[in-house]
Amino acid sequence: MRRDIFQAISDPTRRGIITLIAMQAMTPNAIAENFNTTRQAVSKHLRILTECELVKQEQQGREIFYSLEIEKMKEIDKWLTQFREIWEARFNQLDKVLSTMSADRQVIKK
Amino acid sequence: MRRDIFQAISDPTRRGIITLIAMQAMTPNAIAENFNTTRQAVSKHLRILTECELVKQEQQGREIFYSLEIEKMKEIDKWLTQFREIWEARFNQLDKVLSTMSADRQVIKK
DNA sequence: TATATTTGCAACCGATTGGTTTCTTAATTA
DNA sequence: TAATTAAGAAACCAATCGGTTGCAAATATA
Repeated sequence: MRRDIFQAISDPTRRGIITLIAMQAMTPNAIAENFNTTRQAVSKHLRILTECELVKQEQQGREIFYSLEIEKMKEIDKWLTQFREIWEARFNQLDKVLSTMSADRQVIKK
Repeated sequence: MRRDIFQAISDPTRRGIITLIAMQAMTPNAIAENFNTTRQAVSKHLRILTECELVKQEQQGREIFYSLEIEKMKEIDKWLTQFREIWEARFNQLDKVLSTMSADRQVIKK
């Protein structure tokens, strides 16, 4: 049962849960109210999210509040870095072309 | 067969392919050499990546060169924005606390 | 204490996944 | 022209996925 963050965010319901609890901790019951599924299904999603440390729990009486482990989300950001470098390089290249074109037009105007 | 980018990047081999062809276009055969799997399996991955427009093809004789559609990767970056806002807000808050502590120490030193 | 509420877990189910082998088509080369 | 090479498509398979129902444990409330 290899769990990784990319597999965790591949399911749309799980992405919904992540967004939902990003700002405030919530109980499984409260979370389930937001989706067209049973509480048990949400519970299974929470287990998967917990397994890859995307989510942390805090027991409070018989209720358990789940909240997002925001630091873990940075792993996706980190993976994206390699591609961000590419698209930024392309943007700079485009920028260079555009400014060259602009300079040319200046010459033409003269 | 609903294909979306999050499902596409959930498989480690597909993430490997994406990284591999990010800088230069490659044929299925050349890609397959980098993974412990058959060319046909790679072909299926490429089909999935093509279906969600993460990859584009360019035929050249009997060879087909696959390359990354880098713009599509920005969709992940876009989804991450909401969480980036949270962790940046937390960082600023921490920064504020630290500078307050520093100011306090200055007072104590006096 | 008896009842209700919150939750996780196990068992089951149909659909999907990632892989393989086999086959066909098209382009290149001997 | 015949043989080789590159690639996709189809059929199949075991494993996993996301969902359900039913149940047990723990806490709160009447």
